[in-house]
Parts: sequence; structure tokens; C-alpha cells
Amino acid sequence: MSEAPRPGRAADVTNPKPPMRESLVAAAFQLFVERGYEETTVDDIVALAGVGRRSFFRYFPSKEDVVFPDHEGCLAEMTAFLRDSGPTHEPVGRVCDAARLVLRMYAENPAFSVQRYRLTRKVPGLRTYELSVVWRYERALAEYLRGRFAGLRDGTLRADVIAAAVVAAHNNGLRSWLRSGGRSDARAEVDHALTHVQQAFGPDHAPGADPTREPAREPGSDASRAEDRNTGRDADRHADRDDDVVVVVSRRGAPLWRVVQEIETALGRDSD
Amino acid sequence: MSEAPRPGRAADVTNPKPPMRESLVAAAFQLFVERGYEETTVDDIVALAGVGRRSFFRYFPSKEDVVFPDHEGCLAEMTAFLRDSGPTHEPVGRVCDAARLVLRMYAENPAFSVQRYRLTRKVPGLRTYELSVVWRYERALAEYLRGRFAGLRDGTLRADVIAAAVVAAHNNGLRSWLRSGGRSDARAEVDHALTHVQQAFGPDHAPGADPTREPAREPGSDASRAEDRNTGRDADRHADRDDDVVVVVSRRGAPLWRVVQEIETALGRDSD
DNA sequence: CCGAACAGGGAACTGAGTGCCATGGGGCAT
DNA sequence: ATGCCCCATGGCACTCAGTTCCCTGTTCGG
Repeated sequence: MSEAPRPGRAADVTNPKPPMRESLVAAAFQLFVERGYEETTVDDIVALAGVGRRSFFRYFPSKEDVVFPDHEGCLAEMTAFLRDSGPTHEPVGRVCDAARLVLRMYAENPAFSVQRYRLTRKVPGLRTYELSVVWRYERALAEYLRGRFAGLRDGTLRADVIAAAVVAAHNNGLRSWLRSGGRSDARAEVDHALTHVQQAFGPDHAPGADPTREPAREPGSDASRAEDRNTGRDADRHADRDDDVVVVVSRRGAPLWRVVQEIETALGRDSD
Repeated sequence: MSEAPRPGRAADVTNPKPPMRESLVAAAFQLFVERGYEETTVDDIVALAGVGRRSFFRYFPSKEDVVFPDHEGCLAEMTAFLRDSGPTHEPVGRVCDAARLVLRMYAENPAFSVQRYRLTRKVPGLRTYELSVVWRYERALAEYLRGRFAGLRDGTLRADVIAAAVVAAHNNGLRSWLRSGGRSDARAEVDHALTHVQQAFGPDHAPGADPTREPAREPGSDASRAEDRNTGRDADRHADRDDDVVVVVSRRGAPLWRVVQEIETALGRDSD
């Protein structure tokens, strides 16, 4: 009863649920799979949905947007997830968890996701549009990492490269799942792929270290399951790290603040 | 004369030089910088170029294509470069060299590249189009790596991740150069960025061991290192790559040889 | 000299996306 | 209850990208 199903209330991103959107998406996908994306005009969609043409463009800025109706909200969710991250979170693991949010969105509607995947495979215009969507995710990850790596040597470079690698790994696992028709284990595939990246770029970053070595840690970490952003799970990394040995190799005359910074990022902790 | 200046001869990518293309590109860019991309219609362009509207779409499949007139040829060049690679080439280094082909294309016309960069920054439609172009480069690299990694554990995953990382690093350096207005040392910036990736993914991790490449950094590229905002001026930072700080985190209980190996790789030496 | 081939031009059409205004219903104040 | 206002929707007309069809001139080959 505390929940008022008022549709006009829509100020929040997660809230607005006028059936208009839903019926437009449904009508659009029905026609897209029936006769193809490019062979379907917006007029066809609104005719089937029984609404005016002008209303379509009130709910979707373009015809392509109707194919990705949930990404805007997911991007907002990811941005919030990263914004609410504390300085104690290990950066690379954090962006991996952020990527898992996207996977979760796909996994919520397997049938829909697979249908959409087949569409985007075929239609170049949709593929391009998907690229722009993925790019925004990647930029969100990179911006977060840039903040975490600020002041570090090659900080923005590292941020950009890691963000790209995480997105590529995530997409590799995701597409493998989509190709299987949604029958394989999406979580496992993506976790495996992300672990791969974490081994190459993680805090115990050993350049050239072969990812074929043992996984240091169980992959299925936090956020995939996490409805909660605020559980104090910050400390379990700390416990996990306690039995590590830290070797610091420092150049003679290197400023001390730099040494401290490197150690901090390596451990994923913060000095304050 | 073996050279026939016939314009209709155009079967080769490097050959076709009908002035039509050139004048269209010139007219388009003049208007784009004058009054903006979206404020310029195709009719404006063809009017300035003094040709018929239909001819525009004979030379460019879309309005966006006129902004990237050279990428099609560059992609073909890259594809050929990778196709002609032998099994003796180190894969990661090879895709880095392939990426350098793109840089070279940009560097051939600095003024043009910078102008275009400023355009694509502003116009979302062009940014999206550029993403699709970059995506094709990335796919070319990934396909090559997939071939080289075929049969390996997680071969396609590694291929995709490395391709994404190489592209991200290349773009990081490239954009840094573009942001400088084409005044910094593009080669040095991109080399530095790519070296970064090679250190993370190179098989034997031998950064300086590749005899085909010059030393990655020369002292003249100080401007390119402007990102170092804290400017550790006390330390001459061009001292080869084990300057600053390297941190190695190892698990307690790990065999000592592994710790030593990690330190060695962190320092950029070979373990054997 | 004739015709095939082809580069270019032009008119008309489709379809996406936008601006403007009318309508209609539901809440709110008087 | 009445009148007012907000806002969601619908309808119309317009711009512009991209395409289809067809016309025109030139050039080359017979």
C-alpha cells in the first residue's frame, strides 16, 4: 500500500512505467522478428500498438532505441554503483562487478536478450547503435578508474586500457551465452572471462604474468548478487589480503608519496 | 607509358583519384567547420562543390562517410598487413604494429585529423560513426589474434581482450596527440601506450627485446608526458623503465622462485 | 557514323525525426 | 460544481537523408 502505482509520478529513472512504453516495445519486436527491422516502419509499429506516431518519439528518441529499452536505466545503475564506491574498493575488481550489473540485466530476460542479439547480428544499423551503448558503459568504467588512478603514472592510460579489457571480456562471455540461446551458464562464463582480465591487471599486477596460472580468488564476487550497495563487505578483501606478502621495489630517490600511492592501489586500500 | 591517368581505372584502393571525391570532401569540411555538421545539408555541400546531389551519394554511402574518407583504405591496408603476417611474428607485437598503421594515416594529415577530431567530439552522430569504424579495426585485430591463438586455452577470449586493449591504448595516445593540436609527438605517445599493453600481455614479456623497434622513449618527448601532473622533477624520469615504483604482491606460501620470477618480470628482465 | 558503356544530373519518392498546435481528461483552487 | 490548468496524446506539416528511376552528354569501339 505504500506503493502508489501512479504512472505520472515519473521523476525517477527506475520508476516510470506507463504501459505505453511496454506496448510499443512489444509491437516493435513482434514486427521486427516477423518481417525484419528495416522492413518495419515506425508507422507500422504505432499502428499495431494503436497509438499515435508522435507518441513513439516521445518515448524513444529514435527507432533504434526501442531495441534497447533497458540500457539507459542500466547505465544509470552502473554510474550510481561506481559513484557510491568507496576508496577501499579495489578498483579493477570494482569495475568487474560493475560489468556484472550489465550481465544481470541481460540475464533477467533471456528470451528477449537472445532475440535482440539475433537482430543486432543481422542489422548493421543496430550493431552500430549497440556500439554506442557499449561505449557509454566503457566510458563510465574508464572515468571511475581515472579517478582512482589519478596522480599515478600513466593513470588515464591504465584506466582506459583496463576499462576496454573488462568490457571486451564481459562481452566475450555474454555473447557466448547469447550464442548458446541462453542455455549456458552466463554467470560462469562472464566470471571466467573477467577473472582472466583481473589476473592481467589486478592489484597484484605482474606484467607478463601468464593468466594460465591459478586463480588467486573466487570470481563470483559481490555485485552480481548485490541488491545492496552498502553492505560492509569492504573488509573481506582486507582479510583476504592479510596472508599476502608485499614486495616493494622502489627506485632510489623516488618521492615517498608515490611509493605510498602504489602500495595503496596495489592493496586497494586508502590512506585515510 | 604504363600509367594511364584514366579515372575509371579505379580497381585499386590507392589509385582512384577522381577530383570529384576530393572536391566533395573539401566542400564538406569547409561548411562543417564554418557552420557545423548538423547545420550543413548535403544539398549545401553539393551546391558548393558545384555537382549534382546524386553524385554525392555515388561517392559516399552516407553523409557521415565524407568525414572519414580514408578509413576504408586504411582498414584494407591493415587487413592485408595481418594477412601477410607469418607464423614467426610475435602476435601481440604484430597487432601493435598494425595499430601503428592507423596512427600513420592520422599523422599524414595532422591538420585534417585535428579538425576532424574536433568535429567528432562535438557531434554525437559522428562519434557513433567513428565507433563503428574503430570497431572494424578492432575486429580485424581480434580475428588475427584468434587465428594465432587457435587451440590455446581461452584463445578467443585472450584475442578479444588483447585487441580491445591495443585499440584502447592506441586511441589513448592518438587522442592525446589530437588534443595537443598535432603538436606533440604522436609516435612517441602511441609507442609508449602500446608498450604498456605489451608489458601486460606479451608472452615472454620482453619489452626492449624486440629488435624491430626503436627504444620506446626518447628524451625529446617531454611534452607528451604532460599527464604527470605532479612532475617529480627531482627524478629524471627518462631513466629506463624501472624508474618510479614497482609493487609486487605475492601470496604467502607461494614458492620462492615464483616471487623472484614476479619481481623479475616486474622489472622487465627475463627470468631465464 | 552508330551504338554501347558510363559518368553525371535531376525529379520524385520513402521514411526518420521535429515543431507546432488542438484536444481531452484529470486534478486543484475558488 | 465550475472553471482553470497541467499534461499526455494525437494529428499535421515540414526538413532532410537516402534511394529509385530516368534523362543527358561524352567517349570509345566497331
